[in-house]
Amino acid sequence: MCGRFTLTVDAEQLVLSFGLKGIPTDWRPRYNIAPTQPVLGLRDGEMRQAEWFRWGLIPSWAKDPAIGNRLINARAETLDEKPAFRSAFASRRCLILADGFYEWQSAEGKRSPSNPYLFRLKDGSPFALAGLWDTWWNEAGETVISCTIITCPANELVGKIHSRMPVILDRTQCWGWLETRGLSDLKALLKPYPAENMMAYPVERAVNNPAVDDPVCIQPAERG
DNA sequence: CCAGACGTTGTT
DNA sequence: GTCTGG
DNA sequence: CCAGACGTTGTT
DNA sequence: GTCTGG
Repeated sequence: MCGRFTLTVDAEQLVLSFGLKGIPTDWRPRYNIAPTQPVLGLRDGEMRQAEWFRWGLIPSWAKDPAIGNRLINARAETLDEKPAFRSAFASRRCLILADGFYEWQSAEGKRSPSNPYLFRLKDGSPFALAGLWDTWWNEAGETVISCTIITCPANELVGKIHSRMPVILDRTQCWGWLETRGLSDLKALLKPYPAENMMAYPVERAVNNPAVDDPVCIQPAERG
């Protein structure tokens, strides 16, 4: 699954890596991005303008926007069946920018805190996560653009810690997700990223607290 | 027909 | 909006 | 994902 | 235990 991630590179590197034509001026590196917070993403492969999305999908028909607190992930296997995701899968796909994500290993049979690990690409480069977005408006007519991150079965590396992982699209191949294509072609993109291109290490439990957004979150921990 | 949900994860 | 359950 | 709250009444 | 908020 994917319930926390990072985007620690500077704006210039991000623009170069993805060939971005624009990035929000209030962008800053993040070490502990949590659900309900703004995440940086792209909706249009031609415009390549990075913009903010609230993490947690609020479908346009929602009466209570709190539904978004629960729709932070969508299973790749059932995107075309679930009422909450079906229409977004067909016409509102997005890329969420990241350079690492956290997974927690629950402590065996104990009530101790879960142990976090950070997963990155071996070369440290940023990547895109496959996502869906929607627009919601409240009674006052104010809009919220929100998103969810798609998950798939874990690869051999992530699987040591957790059974699911986010769908990673590398920065040279991610644009296909935004193109108009048949749903079966799109679904074919939602595969576990090759384990041989990834690395992982345990990090301090400081990252457990969503209020801690600091380089300490990505520091290696002395732990199994 | 209307009312109510719309999700994932992990754990038991 | 659309589907499921009663 | 994890952390933290989980409630009402009345008074300041 | 379960829900909400970040």
